[in-house]
Amino acid sequence: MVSIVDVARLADVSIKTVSRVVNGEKSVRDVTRERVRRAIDELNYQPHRGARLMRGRNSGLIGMITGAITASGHSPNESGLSAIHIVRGAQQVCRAAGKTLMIADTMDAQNEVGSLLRTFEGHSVEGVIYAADYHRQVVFPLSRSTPVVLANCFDSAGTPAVVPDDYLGQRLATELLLEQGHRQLAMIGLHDEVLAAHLRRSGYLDACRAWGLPYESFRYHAGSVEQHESDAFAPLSEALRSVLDSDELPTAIMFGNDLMAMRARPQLAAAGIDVPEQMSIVGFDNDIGICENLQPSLTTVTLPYLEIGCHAAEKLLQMSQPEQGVAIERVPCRIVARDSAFPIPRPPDNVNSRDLTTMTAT
Amino acid sequence: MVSIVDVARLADVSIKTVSRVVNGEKSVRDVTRERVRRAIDELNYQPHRGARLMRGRNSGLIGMITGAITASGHSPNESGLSAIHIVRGAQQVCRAAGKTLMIADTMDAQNEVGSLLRTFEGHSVEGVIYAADYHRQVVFPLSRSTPVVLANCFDSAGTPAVVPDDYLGQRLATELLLEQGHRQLAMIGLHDEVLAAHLRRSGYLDACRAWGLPYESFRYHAGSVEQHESDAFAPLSEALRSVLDSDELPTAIMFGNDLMAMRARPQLAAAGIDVPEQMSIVGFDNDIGICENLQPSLTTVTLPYLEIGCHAAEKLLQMSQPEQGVAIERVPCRIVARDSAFPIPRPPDNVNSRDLTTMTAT
DNA sequence: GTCAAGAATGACAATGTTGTCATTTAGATG
DNA sequence: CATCTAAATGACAACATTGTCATTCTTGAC
Repeated sequence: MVSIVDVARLADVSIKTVSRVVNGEKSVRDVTRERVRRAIDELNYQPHRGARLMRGRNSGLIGMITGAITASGHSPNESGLSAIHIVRGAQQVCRAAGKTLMIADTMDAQNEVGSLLRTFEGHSVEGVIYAADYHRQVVFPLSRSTPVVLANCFDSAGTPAVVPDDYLGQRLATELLLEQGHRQLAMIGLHDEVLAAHLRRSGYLDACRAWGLPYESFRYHAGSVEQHESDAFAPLSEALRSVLDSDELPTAIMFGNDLMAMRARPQLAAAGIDVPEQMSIVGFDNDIGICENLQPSLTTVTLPYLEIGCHAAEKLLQMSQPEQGVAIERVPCRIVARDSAFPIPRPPDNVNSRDLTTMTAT
Repeated sequence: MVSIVDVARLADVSIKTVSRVVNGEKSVRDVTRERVRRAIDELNYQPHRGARLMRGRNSGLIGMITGAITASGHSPNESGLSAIHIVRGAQQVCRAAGKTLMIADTMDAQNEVGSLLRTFEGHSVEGVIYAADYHRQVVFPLSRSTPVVLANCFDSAGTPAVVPDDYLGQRLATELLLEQGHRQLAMIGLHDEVLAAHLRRSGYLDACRAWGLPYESFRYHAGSVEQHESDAFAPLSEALRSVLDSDELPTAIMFGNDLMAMRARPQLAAAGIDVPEQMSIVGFDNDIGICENLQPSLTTVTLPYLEIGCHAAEKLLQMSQPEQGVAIERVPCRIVARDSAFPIPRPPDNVNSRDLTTMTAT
């Protein structure tokens, strides 16, 4: 182990001067600094973390707690994957800031969080990010000494948090369809127990109202995929049937996620409805495996997981400064336009939807 | 910060005795130990990591280097996800052993590895695991001081490694089909540049030969998905056409991965071939999103990523002991039997395949 | 009661770094 | 050249812990 003394000896300066160079303090002459630098390089010297830490130095460690790694084993599509992108974002920012990210997994045991937090504190982390696998409210054990930022979730204690703007995402998707000329819409959202379902529902309804659509022209159904274990798609196909049986057939349907959209395709095909010519469909999540392999490729909304991770890390790194902003930060979703959302050819004079109704009556 | 001195004062012993109690050394009287324990609890004393580290104590840290987190952003299906499971396995084992896993990402820049390694060494990790996103040979910078284990990859320097047994996986899949009565087989494998392509090809061919299949009854084609950016599925559909155009139509096709199997479905349907009644298909990777949503659900082979992670971590933790086993450890793949591989109803007397040929000649 | 042996305990040095404060040096001014 | 000022540098303590070795205590045998 090469220590600061060796460097000092080689550069013929005191250990303190080496310390100054290493820490980038300014009162060192250029010529001296250069000499020390050379010695450091030659010996391949690396400051000893332990010793540094003992002098109350920052550890350079950021802790990250997530269920992502475990979760990605079970769920078919995004559930686990989402948090992976959050980790990725946090990782990027931390690395740019010269911090090392320490990742630990809850292994799906929520009560593990406290013990992980203590482990992290034992390693003198400078802060902790907790990333949830889907947008929700959590109860995070308070830590007196360690700053915490929540990612993809929030709590009632006012812990700083970064969450996706589900409302905006659905609103943008709806407005895209409206701009394309669609005037008869339907949405089959996620299970009602999911927070995101409510937010997106509001985004959808608000957009429709803002565009002055008559009440009967935009419908909403809940059709879960995630929650029930067996017969997961029953609510979806039931909702879809209800939509297709209605008098005024919509020209576009938005789904709670890409998987639902994919599952709905055969049912639409069976009803003799062409996508996207007769019916535009829009998913949610931007699950590449689904979106790009579906025919036509699926227009969808992407949750900004990467950005959430970045912002969470940035928030954490800035938390030493007192100028705290808002506790909860919303990161906008983006539309990913592919081929499944299709502009209505003719102006919406209702002939269009009448046609469709006739065609699918067979 | 409450230090060992405070505990010693309260328990009325020397700091050395407190140190002994904390470290579980045995030559302490029970009564003394109890007194110290109480003092520790009362003061909520936690040994200072930095100071401990400085005395050459193990850091309790294991480093993990992977491109997984970044990679999962690009590739549609498993490419990134795979390494996530490796991480998960390593995480499990480390946690059970009381170690904390430190994860860093190469951000796809292969030359970052060296710098990450140094960062880790700066944090005094007890060892490093490098996980590749797909089975391949790598060049890993040698480290004099830190033990390294490679996961899902290997090098030419004899670094301990844990890799999946692609050969066995394909062999098992082939044997499953043979046991089901199939005697005309085809395989459309991965791109030839991928190591796994060769291993699996051998597994396939060896199984066929071991069962005494005549040479003309098992064909192999390379049909990449991953490598070419544009027109990624051209080689696949070309290979598939060649298979379907042949005189003796196979009764089962194995694909290089699940995505290829999924992509092949429409082409099979277009040729009027029923799956699985007329044609069994088998994928590779066990991509849940594809396998369980395909009709019929896809029989496939799963790469043991979780186990690879576990074994890699175990190998690393045992590396202090000199009794090293084999440098490269192969972990077997498992078959995941679903509905797309179907036993041939009649004994294989060639009437079967004759029938099929006729039917698809239209 | 004496002694030996071994167990229990403590005093002190050492670890690699940074903070404090003292000392030296360089540069500017008269 | 003398003097002053500020910058540059260094000596040394302090940080919390463990290793080494010396000392003290306990136990049991004689």
